[in-house]
Amino acid sequence: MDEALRAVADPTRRAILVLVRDEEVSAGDIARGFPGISRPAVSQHLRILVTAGLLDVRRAGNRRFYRMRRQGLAEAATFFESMWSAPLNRLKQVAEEEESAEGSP
Amino acid sequence: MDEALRAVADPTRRAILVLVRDEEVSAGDIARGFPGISRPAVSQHLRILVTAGLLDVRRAGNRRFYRMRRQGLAEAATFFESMWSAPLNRLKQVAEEEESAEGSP
DNA sequence: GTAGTATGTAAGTTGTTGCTTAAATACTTA
DNA sequence: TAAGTATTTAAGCAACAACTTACATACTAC
Repeated sequence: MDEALRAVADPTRRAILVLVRDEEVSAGDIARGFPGISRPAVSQHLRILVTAGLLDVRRAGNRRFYRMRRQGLAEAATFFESMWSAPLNRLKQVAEEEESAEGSP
Repeated sequence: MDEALRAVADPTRRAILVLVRDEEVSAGDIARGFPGISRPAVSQHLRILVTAGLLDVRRAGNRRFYRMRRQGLAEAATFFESMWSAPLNRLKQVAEEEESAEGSP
């Protein structure tokens, strides 16, 4: 959780998360979304996000597709839950439900 | 929101928040909760938390009492909610699709 | 195979962060 | 008033984080 919160503290990484929230996006397409910074910089952010458990990767031939990993985000949100339970306490549940729903079929 | 997330990314500051979640605690008492670091270090963390809108201060004579500011935390949690909200509908759809597809593998 | 495309890794630079000790501020009390 | 207590501010430092350019890897297609 510590790693995830640190990852999310960076605005570029949050923007990346928004970008891959609902669909897989290739590293190149993600980098194209950030003209201000270099491709290696984006790659490093991606690595940090993956390590923090916030992103899933799928290698397809030449490319790598990234997608937000909701369960990781929910784990990060655990802190907020414990501090202020009302609005966020459903997050983890839903994430786990989705995770197991994606893995089973 | 950016500042709040950066503030929360530090484990010491999260521990401080836990300490003052439900009641006012004086700076000295907070510092006493962290024997590993100096009083000025705690003071700096407190300043960061106040600036980020996560803490309220009340000066009473010689002392300053800190307490968690729930609203600030909620604003920080906005990011997590925004990552969450839209796909909830999609999730429901997917779940329903799977439910109906389960009978025909 | 060679050339080209997509991506990650290495090494180095710069700004930021979290800490320290020393000094300053602000209030209380004898 | 002076001395004591509670706390913050200042200055400096080591560790880290986010970037850069240059190079390496891995796959695709002629």
